Amino acid sequence: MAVTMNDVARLAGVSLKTVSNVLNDYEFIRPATKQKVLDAIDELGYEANLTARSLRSGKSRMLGLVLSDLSAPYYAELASRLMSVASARGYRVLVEQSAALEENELSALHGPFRQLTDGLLFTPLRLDPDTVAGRIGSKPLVMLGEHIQDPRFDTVTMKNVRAAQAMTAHLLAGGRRRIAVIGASAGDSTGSPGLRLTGYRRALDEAGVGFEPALIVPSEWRRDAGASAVEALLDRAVPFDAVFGLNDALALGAMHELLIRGVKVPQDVAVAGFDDIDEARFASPSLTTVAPGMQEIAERSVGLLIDRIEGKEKSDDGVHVEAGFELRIRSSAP
Amino acid sequence: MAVTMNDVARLAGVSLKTVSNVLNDYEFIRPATKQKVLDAIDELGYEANLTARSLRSGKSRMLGLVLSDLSAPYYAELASRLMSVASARGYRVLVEQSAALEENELSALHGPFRQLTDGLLFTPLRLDPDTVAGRIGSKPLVMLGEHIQDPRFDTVTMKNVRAAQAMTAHLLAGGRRRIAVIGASAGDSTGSPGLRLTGYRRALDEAGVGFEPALIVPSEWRRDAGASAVEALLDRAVPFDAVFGLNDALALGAMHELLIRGVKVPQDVAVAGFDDIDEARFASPSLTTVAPGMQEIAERSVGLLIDRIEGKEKSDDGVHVEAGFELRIRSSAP
DNA sequence: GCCGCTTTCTGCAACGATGTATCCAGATGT
DNA sequence: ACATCTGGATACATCGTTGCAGAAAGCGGC
Repeated sequence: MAVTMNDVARLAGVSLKTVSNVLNDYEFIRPATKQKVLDAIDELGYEANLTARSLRSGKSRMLGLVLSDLSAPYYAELASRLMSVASARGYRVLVEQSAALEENELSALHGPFRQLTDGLLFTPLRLDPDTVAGRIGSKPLVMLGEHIQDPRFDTVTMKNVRAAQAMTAHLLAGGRRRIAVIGASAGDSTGSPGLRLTGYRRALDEAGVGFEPALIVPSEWRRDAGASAVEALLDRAVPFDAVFGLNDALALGAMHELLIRGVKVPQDVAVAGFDDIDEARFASPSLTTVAPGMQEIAERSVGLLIDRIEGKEKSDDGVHVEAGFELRIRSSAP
Repeated sequence: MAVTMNDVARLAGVSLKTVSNVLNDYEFIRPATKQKVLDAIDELGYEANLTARSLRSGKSRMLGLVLSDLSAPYYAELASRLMSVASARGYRVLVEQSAALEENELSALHGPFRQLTDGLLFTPLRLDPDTVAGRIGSKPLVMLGEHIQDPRFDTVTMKNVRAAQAMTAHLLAGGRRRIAVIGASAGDSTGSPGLRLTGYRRALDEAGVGFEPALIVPSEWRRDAGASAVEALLDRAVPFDAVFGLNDALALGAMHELLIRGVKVPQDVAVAGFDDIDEARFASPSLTTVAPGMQEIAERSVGLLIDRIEGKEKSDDGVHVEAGFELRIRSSAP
């Protein structure tokens, strides 16, 4: 059927292993031999069988990416960038959607999916550190995001606290005093919601503004859920002059609901988000948000993971990378 | 290292091949034997090595998905759905971004990527049918989208012409007479742009409204490009009372630019899109658009591809599936 | 008791590459 | 002149499965 190394070897008049050596850039090969092999490869249109290579070598040059839902715009943009970065280093990315279900996160961690990949970019939303540590296996794993903060793991994350604090400070500086937060529960202190909420509280403290639990609305991080959250706020008649959506999708859903209800943005209520997805720039009004250095996150996490796979990163402890951030001040909260 | 079939066989006291038979649901196995094997598998926590299986059997249970850019919202949503549908049938999806470059489309077609997958969901933007036909290889391939319309290929597409016609008719019914189209060139007649433009022209004809090339603005199908296109229209002072963006991203970018320039939507200019991405519902004003039956497209294309792979679909000619559509009339063009 | 058929299970080869050991020729050292 | 070393190539085993052929056991029919 397909052309194999054997065919190439025969045509080039060398042994099978020599062909293999040429392909793997083995040092000691006479240029003439190498050329013969390359010519034969060319003539036959030979392409290495990755499955066989993978079986024999134990490496697949694939990275696994586990996230809850690829259609969420932040994840879509992140995945796209991760794939580009990985591609530049000769790796592919295999994506698995967990739907934020514990069982799916678990099976991604030690099921067939794990086996197919040389390393994992893992965005857990449900599992706790000890469970992960228990099933981590021997292949490298880089945590993406902040649901799990544990010194044992390599982690690439963003400055959630400081970024949320900066954004809240910006809203306060604009004269807002009753800033609703959508996407966290008042008691959260870990995970992305908790960390961003912490930043919010710090900014309030700094400004001497009291924290009001009624302003904190739990919500899934989706547009529709953001809209529902605003609905709830308005229906409960909790007064507020700003909404800080803990991600952009949420914030955009919230903003939409505000506008529908006749609330003027930003005159009556300012709206801020987090992520700086492309959509934010083109919303109306355009969305003020935090740009969390997505490209940096993509480059560092893929780089770290591949370095681990290839044994270039040897640190015994988990490496912890925190990407920088910038506020993008736009019309929704000038 | 890992547990192999051999370990299971030893523990269960049967031959290696019997273990394999159990795993592959071979018919003639005594229930007692089967149970012994299953127990051994359980006890050892055995998991089949997919790479070895794939090498031996020639099947990977992976589908390839080639698209230009995963961060484009339509593709992100589509990919997410395709993955879910595939997953339900026991397949994974490996995504490759082509960046709409011919060389990438080509290499996806017969490079290592092809080798890793049992079949391809292909969204070409550059290649022509004959090139594809020449390099298609022996594995199944399903065309997604309409850049290539060729009876030789299995194709899953949407009713571009009729949907665009219906949307244009809706705009005309709302009294709009100078409907700008963004995302096609006046001469296009093939591919998604061409087909949608054709639908537009048919609706104009039906209504007895003349076609004006100056209203047709070519553009990439991205938000920023949509914004630039509107900028160009306004700068050229071409009068228009509606904008039909040939996809939602485009339409949303266009709408954003209109609003920035102080043009009222929909009072001064109505805006319509195509795709019904989630974002459209939550835009302000919410975007009138065409819902092209994305779930149906996902189900039919994955179903068809897997049926081909498993030999259940035997038609010699290309199977052609056209998903239904619905207009979603929202505030941007009531 | 022999034949043929089905049921149940086994052994060996093969998929297409890479790792290890080895071999040979020529260069080098003494 | 002989042992040693090194560059350049090869042979063979191996990765963990599945396909194929066939063996052993059970069973009914004559």
